[in-house]
Amino acid sequence: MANEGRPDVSLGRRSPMASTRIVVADRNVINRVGIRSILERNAGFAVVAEATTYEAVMDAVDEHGPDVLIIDLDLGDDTTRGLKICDDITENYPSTKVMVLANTLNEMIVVEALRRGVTGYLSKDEVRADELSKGVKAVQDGETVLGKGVGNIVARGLGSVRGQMEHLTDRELDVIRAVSKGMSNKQIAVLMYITESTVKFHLQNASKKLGTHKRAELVGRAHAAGLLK
Amino acid sequence: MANEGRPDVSLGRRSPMASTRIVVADRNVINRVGIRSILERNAGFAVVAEATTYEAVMDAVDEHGPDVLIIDLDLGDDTTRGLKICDDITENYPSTKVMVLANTLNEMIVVEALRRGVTGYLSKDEVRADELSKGVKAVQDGETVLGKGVGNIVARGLGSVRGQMEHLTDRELDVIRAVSKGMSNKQIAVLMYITESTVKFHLQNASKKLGTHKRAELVGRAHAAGLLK
DNA sequence: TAAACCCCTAGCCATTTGGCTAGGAAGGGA
DNA sequence: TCCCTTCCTAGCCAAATGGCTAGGGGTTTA
Repeated sequence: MANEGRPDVSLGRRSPMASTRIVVADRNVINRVGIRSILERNAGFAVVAEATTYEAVMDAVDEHGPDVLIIDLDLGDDTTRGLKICDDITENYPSTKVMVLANTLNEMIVVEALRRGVTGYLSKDEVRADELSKGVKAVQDGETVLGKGVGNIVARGLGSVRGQMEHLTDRELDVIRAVSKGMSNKQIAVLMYITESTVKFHLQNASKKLGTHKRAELVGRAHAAGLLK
Repeated sequence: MANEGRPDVSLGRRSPMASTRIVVADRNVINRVGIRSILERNAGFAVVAEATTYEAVMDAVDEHGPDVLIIDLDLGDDTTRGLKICDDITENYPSTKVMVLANTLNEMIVVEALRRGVTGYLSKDEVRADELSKGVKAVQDGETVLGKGVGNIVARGLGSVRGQMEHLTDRELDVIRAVSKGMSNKQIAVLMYITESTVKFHLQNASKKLGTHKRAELVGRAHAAGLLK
């Protein structure tokens, strides 16, 4: 029951003593402990910090300057913030590679993440323990690692998704959330202290961004994209 | 970074040498390793088997007769099978307590699981490491453990959900799925080889069952309920 | 300072809904 | 057999939506 490929220690691709310094970001303790345990079976890995919020991720990266950041983009209500973090890291901390460990594979998110310089993308549900370790190693060495299923998504996504996710504004999201609760434009207007016209305006804009033509589809898409917590 | 309440070993509620035998069922390695690591920090716990499929769960329980089964009901495409397993276990292996560790809290699933004799229900995203250990211990001792949020759901659910989720029919689900893709009644009619009237009929029925009044709300609800895969 | 966004508002019009009433037909149990 | 459920169809009408065009004001940024 407990076999796993023994710790194949340092293969010397870096100086034998140097270990890969890793920051793990996931809101979920179980995942953090699991990732840490899997990686630290190998002598070459050291998880130097854990983070559970978007702020904490930035702090940890800034403080520890890790070789690899393993992150679940979904640390809060708004996955978009996870994407922003990818931007920040690849921009300001080029020596830190980013590997996304996602719960669910969402076309839009995958493509956007890769566009922002993420070099690893694995699905929690599909990854095996050894794949995770190897993946982290590979990412650190500058390779791009895409898990099962991720590849296909990329192939499909690169063309079509292009302008699809151009970031919904706060108000647009607010409106969509209200819509998903069944509110009419009039009700939403009252709720948000704006006119019905404005509600329609936001909806039209959001629809164009997501390429939808009906509010039902809008909430379907938003939900599938993880925008509706 | 590594403090966690030291192993408070056997408190003597059972004979000091006896450890709590646990089976962990989760499709996800990271979770399995995480759960195991967290629990085995305490001397009183032993994870005797892991399972990744519905069949494997039954086999493991049958073979090891564990004190506690920790399970994520969502081991495949069909969460319903997870519920059936709860039935089986509580029925045929009464000495094995079942603790559900869910990714997402879904009203229907929570209520159904509890109705089938599950005595522990925690959310992966919200549980803390010590809560998990304590929870398992408590469940083993016959207590009922409900995590954050679960309690509220139960409170709401027991009354209202009662007849709310009276099972959507196949056709109703088909229609809802189409709606969530933005199709109009007319389009759906063509797609399903029925008239527009019938489409509206199914929608009306589904709406009554879910207590919604707009198709956007319908897909919102269906999505939140995990009906739209 | 202009360009680029975001937010707000107005009105028009064809379509699509939501909600209702009122049927018919087929299959599974009690 | 009768009852219950699911599935199918029809028509009506008020209300809501989608898709436009055409504005104004505010902030940030190049």
